[in-house]
Amino acid sequence: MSFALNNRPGVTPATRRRILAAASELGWRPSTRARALSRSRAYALGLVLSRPPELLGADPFFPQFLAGVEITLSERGMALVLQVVGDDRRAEAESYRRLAAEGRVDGVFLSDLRLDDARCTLVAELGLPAVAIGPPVERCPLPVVALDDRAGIGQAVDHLLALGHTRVAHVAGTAGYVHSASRRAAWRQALEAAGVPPGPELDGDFTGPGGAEATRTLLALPDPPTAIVYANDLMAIAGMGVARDAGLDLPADLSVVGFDDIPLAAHVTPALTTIRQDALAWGRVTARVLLAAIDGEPAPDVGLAPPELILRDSTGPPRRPERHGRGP
Amino acid sequence: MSFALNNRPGVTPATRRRILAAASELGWRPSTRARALSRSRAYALGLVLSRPPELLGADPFFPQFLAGVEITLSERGMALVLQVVGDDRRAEAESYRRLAAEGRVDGVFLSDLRLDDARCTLVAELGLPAVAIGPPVERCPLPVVALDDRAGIGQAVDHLLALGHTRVAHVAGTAGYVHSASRRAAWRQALEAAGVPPGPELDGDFTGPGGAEATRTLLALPDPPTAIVYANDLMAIAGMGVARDAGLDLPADLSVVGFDDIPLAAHVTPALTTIRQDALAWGRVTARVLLAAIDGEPAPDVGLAPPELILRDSTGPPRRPERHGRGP
DNA sequence: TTGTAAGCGTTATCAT
DNA sequence: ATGATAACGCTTACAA
Repeated sequence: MSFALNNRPGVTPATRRRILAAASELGWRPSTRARALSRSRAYALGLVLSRPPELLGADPFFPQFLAGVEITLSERGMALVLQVVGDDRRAEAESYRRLAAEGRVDGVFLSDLRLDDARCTLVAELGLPAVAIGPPVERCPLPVVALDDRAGIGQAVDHLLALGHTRVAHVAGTAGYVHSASRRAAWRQALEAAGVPPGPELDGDFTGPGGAEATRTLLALPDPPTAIVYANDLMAIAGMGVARDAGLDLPADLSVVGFDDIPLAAHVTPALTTIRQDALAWGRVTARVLLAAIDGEPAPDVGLAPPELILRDSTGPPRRPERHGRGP
Repeated sequence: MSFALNNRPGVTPATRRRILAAASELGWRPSTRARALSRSRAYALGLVLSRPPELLGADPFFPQFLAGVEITLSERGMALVLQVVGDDRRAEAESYRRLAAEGRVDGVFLSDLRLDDARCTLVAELGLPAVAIGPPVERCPLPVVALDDRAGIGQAVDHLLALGHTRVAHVAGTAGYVHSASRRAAWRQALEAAGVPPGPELDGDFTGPGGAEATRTLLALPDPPTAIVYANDLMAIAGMGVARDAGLDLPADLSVVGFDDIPLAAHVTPALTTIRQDALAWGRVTARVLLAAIDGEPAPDVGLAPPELILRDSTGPPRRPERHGRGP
């Protein structure tokens, strides 16, 4: 009779209908607990979030990503097990181990991937299907669902160049993360492709204070940039605050581009020009890929729409058009 | 032998040690699946988040709250099952039903409680232990872990009054939520307690556009407020943008107070005076209360530290001290 | 105190 | 095509 309930062949349509009807009339729902035991499946996917507390509440990405994941999972009767550990690699690893050993999940999402991430081999060793979220990372033999950072940053840089900027700086994210590296590389490549020497760059840490500090350093340079591309909105907005406090007029004295399009981006002054990624779609797709991997199917090769540059008021032409050579 | 593993009496210490040693040497971990089936427990707690997508990424509360919940849960070997449904009451109810029927969780957290919330009776009907997060709500026979909104808002209003404000407006949160109502009531009470007539009030919706719109309306009043207390930071910051665009000088022409202390609050200009709640502690405590409820113990009567008013630059004395009577 | 067997609610295997 | 039965890995009641 489980054949009927699980929509498998080998049962008369009439019988199936009869069984299904009876089941629904009794309000019967299969117990995930029993099903999990007999099928050796958890019917749940895991996501371990290991971030410094400061960043937990600042990122609009995760909630939206999770919403997307949920859309896919709930269609398939799967649940999401969320684990939050601090910025602690040992606790993080232990978290995955427990998830695997206790049979809580059938697979995991790997987010905030780092360069040379130990989790790549850890999940393999644990026999845990996994999918990585973010830019593709070398020597990590995992399916990856990536957004094309390059396209987004490229658009932003091109926009700045079209406005006449020639000194375009970058405040990167926390060193060691693939998305920090990827965004920085995208910024550099876009400038180089245009034949413009990349302006100064600094490692930020994705936080407000980090963005403010980096901005202070950049503005104190002998030849400060006329535009800054930040690795996220939080740093960008904090940077605008610093620039303003320094008496700069935005965007005339400094153009600023963020990344994320947080809900506040449109409401700060000046409204922030930024790069918007569709976190919800990303979550939906990533979940589908992980489910496929678990079922041993080839990872569906789904593409994500490239991120979109949202033009607002924090970017504009630089006040003094740069001279392209100095007469003796 | 399960007696040994579960630390129950009736087994020789020596034997217990022997068993435990063997278990750890084999790398053995009890399977949650089997344990769940035999004990009729899920060893997991559920949280259903039903919010409009716009608000999902804007709220720093949840990630931090979840981190707190996790701290408590992981100590007890419990997991958190997260469900994200849109702003859809039917989907929300179905989510709880499924969680209960499929035996996925042993209890649930109820967040974003509404006035006359159907979930209060739903969980009772489902036999699902539950704990509500937020201000206590009438006619909802559930344990509640609440933060003292009143104390926080009270401090903010007192601060504004001390600065000399006499027209203190309020932009409330989405109508229908208990925390919206509670914050509004706190604002009103604080003013009344000081013998100052409550200024105009408007329903916002916790979003940036909502806060901006409400602010526009308030500023267009014949006798506009000199200070506005917003139900969250997002609306407050959007409101500051509007005030600024209207040519006002902050805080001289308008003082602004938010609620949440989002990571950006300190980095906008002027830096936002706001009320900070310890979401992490809240999560930790709430989890403990729910676990106790599940075990049939009396809910531990843990208190939360009152929210804290963070003074920054968005509040100051009003430009023209109000006259307290007009000569004929 | 220790070992044994039944049971949790499904799925899967095997006769009918 | 259908119905009975073992198996999943643990807990627990009961017997030794």
